[in-house]
Amino acid sequence: MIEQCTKYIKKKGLRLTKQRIKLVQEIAQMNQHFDVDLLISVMKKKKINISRATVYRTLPILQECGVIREVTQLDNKVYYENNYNKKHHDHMICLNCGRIIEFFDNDIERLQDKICAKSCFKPEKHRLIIYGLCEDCGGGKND
Amino acid sequence: MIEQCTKYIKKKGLRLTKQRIKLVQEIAQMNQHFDVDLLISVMKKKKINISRATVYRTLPILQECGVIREVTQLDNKVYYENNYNKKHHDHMICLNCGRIIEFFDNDIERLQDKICAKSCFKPEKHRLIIYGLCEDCGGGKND
DNA sequence: ATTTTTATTGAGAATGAATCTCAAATGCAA
DNA sequence: TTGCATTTGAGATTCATTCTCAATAAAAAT
Ligand SMILES: [Mn+2]
Ligand SMILES: [Mn+2]
Ligand SMILES: [Zn+2]
Ligand SMILES: [Zn+2]
Repeated sequence: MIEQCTKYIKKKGLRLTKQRIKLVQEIAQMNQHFDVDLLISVMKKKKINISRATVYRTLPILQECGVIREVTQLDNKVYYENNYNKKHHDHMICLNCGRIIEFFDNDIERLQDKICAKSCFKPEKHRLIIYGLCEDCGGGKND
Repeated sequence: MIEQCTKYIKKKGLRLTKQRIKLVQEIAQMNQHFDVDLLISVMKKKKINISRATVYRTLPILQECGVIREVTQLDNKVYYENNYNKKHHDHMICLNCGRIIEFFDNDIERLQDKICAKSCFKPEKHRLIIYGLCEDCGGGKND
């Protein structure tokens, strides 16, 4: 992940700063969805100095570079997830407890391509979120 | 649409105010996606007085009632669409011109239910947005 | 119709996420 | 090491949304 970012940053003529390196190192260890506040608090705990503005400025770079991906949760805030060495997937979100379930369905993906082709639309990315109740919150048994 | 809202408002023990009625009447005539600013400017043009706060307070009620539905566009702002007498559908959004294409694919919907069942997840609603290039912006011919 | 009760409204203040500003710091190439 | 453009940090700013609270008005009670 660090190498991929380093390469991207150099290719773009950007500078490999301490802050960017440290931030990527932190994100590489993240295995849940995260937002700016989480990154800042984690780094503060580890005594790594980085300003909020720099975090906000760096995340879009890492997204272009492809190592992270924007995800949506219940509120309308921006969250990210690690996209490095991880296959594409979509999400189910429990409206009761907030639990996030990741899933991938190849048939759904293929049908999306098919319906795009029908509209002469060239898909670049998509976002599918299913909201409902997870097993623990009453999903399983009902109906 | 007005009747559905009236019924819901009364059932909930809420009050049928001038502002709520006027707002629903406006929304009933909307045929594209809209946000708070659009509603306010349209109503101001028609000399209908309603405060920004009241619009913000009313929209969640109309959403619960089922006559409107929250949709996402490119920015992270909240938009709505009329959901009355309109079948469920999802969206393709052109990253170049912002054009919004509505689509519905029954197979995708069924596959969603299937994968939810597999996780014992009870779906209530979902949001599928495909981002890419529309026909006019280079979608059709490419690849 | 009048009064009483209580939800709703409007105007503006407050909040909170995200962006911007600009002087100081620093990466990097010469 | 020097020079220079990029980046950073701290705080100001923006912008959408929510909150506050006194005034208003809907609905119920009389
Ligand atoms: Mn995920
Ligand atoms: Mn639509
Ligand atoms: Zn749950
Ligand atoms: Zn387009």
